[in-house]
Amino acid sequence: MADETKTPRAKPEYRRLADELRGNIESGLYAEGRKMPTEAALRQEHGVSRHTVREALQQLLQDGLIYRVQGSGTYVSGRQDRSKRYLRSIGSLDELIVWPETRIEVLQPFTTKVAPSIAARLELDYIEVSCAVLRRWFEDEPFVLTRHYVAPELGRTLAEQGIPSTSEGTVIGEAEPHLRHPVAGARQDITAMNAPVDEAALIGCEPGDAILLVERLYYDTAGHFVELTESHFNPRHYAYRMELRRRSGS
Amino acid sequence: MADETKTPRAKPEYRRLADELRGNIESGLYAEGRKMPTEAALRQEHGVSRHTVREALQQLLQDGLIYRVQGSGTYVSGRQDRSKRYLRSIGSLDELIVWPETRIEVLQPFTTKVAPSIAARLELDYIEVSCAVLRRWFEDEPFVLTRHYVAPELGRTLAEQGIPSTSEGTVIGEAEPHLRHPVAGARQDITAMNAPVDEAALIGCEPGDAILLVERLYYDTAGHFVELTESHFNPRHYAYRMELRRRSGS
DNA sequence: AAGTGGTCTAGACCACCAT
DNA sequence: TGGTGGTCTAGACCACTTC
Repeated sequence: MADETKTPRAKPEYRRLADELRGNIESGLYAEGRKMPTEAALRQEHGVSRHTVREALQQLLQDGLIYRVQGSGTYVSGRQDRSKRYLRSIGSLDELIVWPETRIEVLQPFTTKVAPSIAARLELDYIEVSCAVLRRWFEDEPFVLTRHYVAPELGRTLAEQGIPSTSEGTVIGEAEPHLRHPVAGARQDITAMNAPVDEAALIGCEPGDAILLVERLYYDTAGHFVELTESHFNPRHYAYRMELRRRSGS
Repeated sequence: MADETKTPRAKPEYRRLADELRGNIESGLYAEGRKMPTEAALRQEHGVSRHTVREALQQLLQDGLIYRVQGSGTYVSGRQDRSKRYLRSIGSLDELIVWPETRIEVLQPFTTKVAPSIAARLELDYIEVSCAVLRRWFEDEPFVLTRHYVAPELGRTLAEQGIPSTSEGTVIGEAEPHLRHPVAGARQDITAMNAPVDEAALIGCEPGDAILLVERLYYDTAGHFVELTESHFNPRHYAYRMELRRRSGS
């Protein structure tokens, strides 16, 4: 219909189709637990090949929005829970880069300091890193304290630019435009620890309470590490939710 | 080459290829951070179409084992940390169903008891559930205590069958053959709590120490809940590791 | 210019589910 | 038996990286 094809970087068709179907699920046009259109129907309706349709459905499958049964059809997964608001469901890095409905407070802007062990983990050639400390609020409660570590050069750039406290973004989102290569992914480790005395009050718990520790190491497409973050969550206000899906079954 | 095609349920070629490549990465044949064979090379070497090669690579991409750069090539993600051995990297449900190198100890076999809140979470029509308590060891250390909750009927079947303590399997793996519909997925919540007095010793920590709490709710393809598990991990011996990837980039 | 991965088409055969 | 999704082939054009 529209002149989408003229744009220099047109979104691939399968992604457009995926977005449309996603919208239809979220709007309730395709009801939970019920059947989706078949591949043949989608192919005809959109005038694309079966492969393109399957690529689009593959995206929804990865998101856990649908499941497929051979010989039967494609179904909407349902069970979209929206009860606990700041319980996050994170399936890909993209969902991490924005964090709606939360507010950032800068406890310490990016400052260069000597920290050999952190520098080594970022695989820097020297022993200095730039560190910032942020706290995130949801409504009227603080629920996470995060230390961000980046290379000193990047830290200086970010310090000049400042971190928009009203922003819904994240530090890695702010940093990305300044990088040589785009961010490709992150490795995340989740574990637990007892709240340190000097931190407990900052996230609304008592010293010694169990808190959730999430560490992320971001890397770019060239394989270089970009940022290391260490987040301490108050578990009363935050749980890490994820959907595990089957690979073989469908 | 071989007569693989004769078997009634032959594994699809792209999955065989994926397994082979996975093995080559784990064995170090494809070194970390370096290039993998190109699609053309793999196509020629294995005598399959490009599409099949791409499907295999897609699997590794989903596992975070590789990343791909248009115009440049396919690279091994590397950074596989083997220091903490029972630090798991879980990308799909299938990786949960077996757990190699660990031993199960049954602290309490499946027993029916009244537990209205659990029954409600499994969406049962009554207030009884069947519960078993298991402990898992790695080498000479216990590191996780898990409570398994299933419908009483399924619990009785599993009690008769027994849980093979030498098994590398999991309870859900044992249960699946007895289900009407295959397991489609699970919703997992991760949070932290202080170790209860009566449990601390069982997983090798002190009362009050922070432990990792992982709750999983398994459901089948018909949308019915099958099992609820509540695991308490000693964080000194276990961390939850996951790879977050970008959807748009590659 | 050559090589690589990203997208897309047109077709085929099969296993499985519904009827 | 007909329709559905699962697997696979052969080919095409493009965007991007590398040289």
